[in-house]
Amino acid sequence: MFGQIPPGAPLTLRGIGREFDVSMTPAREAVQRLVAEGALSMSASGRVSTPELSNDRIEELAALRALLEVELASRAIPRAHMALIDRLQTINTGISEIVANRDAAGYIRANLEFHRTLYLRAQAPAMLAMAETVWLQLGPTMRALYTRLRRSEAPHYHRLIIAALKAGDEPGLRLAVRSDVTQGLKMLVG
Amino acid sequence: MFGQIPPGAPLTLRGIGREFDVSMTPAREAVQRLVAEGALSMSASGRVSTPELSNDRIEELAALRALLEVELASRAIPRAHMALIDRLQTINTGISEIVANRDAAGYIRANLEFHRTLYLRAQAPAMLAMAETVWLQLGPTMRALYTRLRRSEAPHYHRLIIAALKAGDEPGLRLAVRSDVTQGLKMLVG
DNA sequence: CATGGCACCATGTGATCACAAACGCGGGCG
DNA sequence: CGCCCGCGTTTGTGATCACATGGTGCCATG
Repeated sequence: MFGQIPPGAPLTLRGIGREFDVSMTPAREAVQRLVAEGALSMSASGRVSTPELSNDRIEELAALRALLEVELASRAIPRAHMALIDRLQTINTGISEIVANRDAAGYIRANLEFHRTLYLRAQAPAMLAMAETVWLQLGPTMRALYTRLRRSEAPHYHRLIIAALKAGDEPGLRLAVRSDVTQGLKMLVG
Repeated sequence: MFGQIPPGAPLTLRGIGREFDVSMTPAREAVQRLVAEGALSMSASGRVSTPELSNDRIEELAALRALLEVELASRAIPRAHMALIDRLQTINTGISEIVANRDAAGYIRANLEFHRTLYLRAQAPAMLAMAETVWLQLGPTMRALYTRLRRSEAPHYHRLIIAALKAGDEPGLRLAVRSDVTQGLKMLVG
């Protein structure tokens, strides 16, 4: 999910087992679950690797993010108090520091934490789970995105999200979330 | 997914293994995958059963269906030719016959086939997969719904969907799909 | 008769093994 | 020099086993 593994990297059950000091059985179960969620892809012969997404697939997943996350943000508005906004602001300044260190996985993790913190307030666990499934599928690809665009500052759409949240401006929030979610991925397919 | 199992039914690995003439290992993998997708729920002790959904959860899943399926229908419009509409109509008349036989699982299966046939045209596999995941979660509950409401005719929203499709009327289609998807579930939480 | 405890049985987990398939590398041939 | 075949090794799959845990039903006791 955090882009620690590049797209197309092969994984083996015995390798994973060695890495985490377990036998093949738990490794298999974990891998199969991730395959079921689309986070890993399995060849016809059962070989497993991180997915290399086609442009069409990336666009589709971006559309899914927009669809789900706009709805989640919208549902979070009524419950968004000052404590939440403060927390979002803290995370956001943290992102600026991480960006300075050129830490791809850290950036992705902090960025998703920003979003998850907001969406938790929507009180919609199934919807949040689906959004996280999409994040999982995009993880390796987002790493590739980050290393390509060499971002130098925190995403300014986060500031728009916070502003819309403060103002209780639902249409503004929906637009800001959609833009934030879509922005990066557009660069990737271009 | 088709409501063949009522909510709350317990499942055991050895039982599933016996039923399908395999050992525990494949049964475990299948069960764990279904748990990951939310189609089965697992207690803290690892016991597995079909989920008994709360009203909140049902409403959330209905909202997800609306969100995803409206988008899928919308994307299917440009590719919806006459052959597709014919197929939908055939499925729909099939539903009428099934309804007469009081066959809950058959009804659910045919109903979902109607929707899937339409959504396949959207060329959005990830989105369709998510919709199917929601269907999976709702399966046992939909059975309960069907046996409660004792439907006597095919859903008339299907006719609206077909009509909107013929007319190329996107807003009409979105509304019809949203209504069809939401209608039954409303009855359940009431 | 109700209730609490106890023993047994069923159940999930992780490890290990046997096996088949496929991947990759090397050598030989065109 | 390039391509293809073949073999060895790696890999995934399914079965089976040992074990710990939790659920259940029975029995004894108040």
